[in-house]
Amino acid sequence: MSKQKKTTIKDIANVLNITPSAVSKALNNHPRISQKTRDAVIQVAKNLNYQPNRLASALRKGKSNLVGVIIPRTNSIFFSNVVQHMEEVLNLSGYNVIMTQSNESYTKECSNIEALLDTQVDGIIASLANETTNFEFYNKIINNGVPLIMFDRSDYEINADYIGIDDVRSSQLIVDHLITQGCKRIAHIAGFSHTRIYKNRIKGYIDSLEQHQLEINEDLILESNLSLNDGREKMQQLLQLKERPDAVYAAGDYAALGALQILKEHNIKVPEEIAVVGFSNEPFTALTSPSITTINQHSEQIGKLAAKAFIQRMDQQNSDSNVSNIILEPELLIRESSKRI
Amino acid sequence: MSKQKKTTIKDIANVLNITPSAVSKALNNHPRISQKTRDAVIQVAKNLNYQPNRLASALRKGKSNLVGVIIPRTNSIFFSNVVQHMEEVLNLSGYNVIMTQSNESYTKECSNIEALLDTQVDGIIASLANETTNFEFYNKIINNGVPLIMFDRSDYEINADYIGIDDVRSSQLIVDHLITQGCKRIAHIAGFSHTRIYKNRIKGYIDSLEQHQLEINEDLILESNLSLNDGREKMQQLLQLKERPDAVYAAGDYAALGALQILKEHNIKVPEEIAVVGFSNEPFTALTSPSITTINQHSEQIGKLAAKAFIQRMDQQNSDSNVSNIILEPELLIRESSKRI
DNA sequence: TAGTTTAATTCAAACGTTTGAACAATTTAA
DNA sequence: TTAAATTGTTCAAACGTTTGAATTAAACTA
Repeated sequence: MSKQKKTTIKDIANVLNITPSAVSKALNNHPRISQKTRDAVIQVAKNLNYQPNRLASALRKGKSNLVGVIIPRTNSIFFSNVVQHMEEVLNLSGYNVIMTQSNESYTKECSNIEALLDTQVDGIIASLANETTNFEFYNKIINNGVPLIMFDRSDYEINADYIGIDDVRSSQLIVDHLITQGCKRIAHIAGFSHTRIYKNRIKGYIDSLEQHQLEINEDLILESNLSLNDGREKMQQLLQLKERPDAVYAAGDYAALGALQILKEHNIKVPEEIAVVGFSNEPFTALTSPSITTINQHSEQIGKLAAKAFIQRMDQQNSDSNVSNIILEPELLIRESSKRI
Repeated sequence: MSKQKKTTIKDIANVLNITPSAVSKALNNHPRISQKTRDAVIQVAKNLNYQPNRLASALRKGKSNLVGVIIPRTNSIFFSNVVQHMEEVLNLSGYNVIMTQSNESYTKECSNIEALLDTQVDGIIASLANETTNFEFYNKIINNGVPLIMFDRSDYEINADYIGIDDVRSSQLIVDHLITQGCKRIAHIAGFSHTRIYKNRIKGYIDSLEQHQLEINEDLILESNLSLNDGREKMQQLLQLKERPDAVYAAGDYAALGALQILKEHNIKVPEEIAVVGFSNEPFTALTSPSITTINQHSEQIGKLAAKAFIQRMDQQNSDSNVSNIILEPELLIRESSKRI
């Protein structure tokens, strides 16, 4: 019962007394096949419940219609949104998505790349793990002739199309906003500066302070991996300074939440005594009390644009035009944790 | 540069003046190939940077080494954890995972199934969308001879291996706990009872009440899709009852959070006036104040067991032994929202 | 030494498509 | 009416592996 033979193009050909190639052409809308046979083929295909064997097709055409996606982790609304919208667009063009997670680990990332190339994906769309500082593997993808699209986390050393938001600008928006709210000693719980986006966020932070002629204080910039615990730890550290900050901008929402927890535990009023801002618009930021001001990274758009960039690469594979960089405007979502006036 | 020909088994054969089949056998550790040629082949393969073409292999062997996974959504820590651990185990056995999301939609789910079968996956591991009440498509998978493993959300009509937690027992744990804390009017913001797990949670809730000789009150059982907003709405509804409940057990964490928000907005003390319990151990449940009591569903275990169940099915494809059901013990995580004593 | 095993390799077909070239039949042009 | 163009189809090879049977060579038996 269960192990019935799959019907193939040959079976259809036999029924109609034509050749497999005619059937193939009929199914692929080859212009030189008559409407009559085309209709007949489609009818028989339906009757026999024909399902094309994509492997065979892929082998012959040298195209698997599979796209590999590598994200650092799925338990971030940003990444899971991105993938969801990527999938939508790619499915529409006949691609299936193989999604892998690096769990922020460099070795896992490398093995994912190997596995994907192994599976003959037509292209790879990726965002770097936090750990990654060696980009050899990514350039290996490109050297393999496999289109590569990066989003959110990338690096100048990776010579691929890129889609992300303007991180410098994001920080500027945040710091400007905090200054408008009357903050003068703004701390930054930063990501590791070896990662481009976090470097840019630090840059934007500094730029904005300079622009407002506020002092840059090294003690107020703390790099971390932006986990909840890191947020707690760094906030503790900030509270021990002789002169406390009056605002904390964390480059990630989880870290911001950690900071907020510590402030609550110390009965420090947010935002009155210390304002808090996060990054990424994780759902919980709207749910805490006070709700957390944060940045909307346009995950749907990034997902869709990345997918489109890939499709475009596929369509014009030959002309290896220069890589494109799409930088989106960030959106600041002002919530209770920073609204002083 | 980029479009170099991939090296094939044939290239290796040419270098060594042997046939492609010898190379293939050498690479696959065929017993009848001499150590000498085996070594030579491996050496040359390395030199030429040979990467086997999985499509060709898959076509010939009738096995793609791809496993399709269908989850309702990724923005739930439970599902994303499950997939992550599934992947780990499957990768170890040489499988790659194609992950798709149904977004709780029945049509999306069906089209995902079609796409996966189309891609010639070796098997499918799935959890039902909330919407799904027609299981024809799933039985279609089985009829296609493709192994199917279900986890968490399934139905008796689907004749596949299953891994999940004991939902009846979960509810009993929760209700018993609430009763111990002195609660007497326990409301249940339930999932839709057409879904097996939610039906079971309702059953456990009722069982436990009966066991403690407490009245079952229809007004206190409200079915919903368990979104944050549903939680808010249903909580509002419960507050309008003549006799308010003294505890609310929501069958999902987001709904519990919604309920908690409403209670806060009404300045009702949690847990003193009304205790709150959720389900699934979403990360935010530990972060709200008060933190939310909830159920740990053992996502890692479920992921790993599902993967193993699939691998087992593959290994003994012929012997279609009966389907297996693995039911794990739930773990109650008691937090502030229900701790009255 | 002939006969038999065993070991190592080659042969050839197969997996299910796709595709350009070749062919035959029909239509159009001149 | 013949040559040329068009249309619809078949042919045959190809994509890169795998695999059982066939072959050859080497090693062992008796």
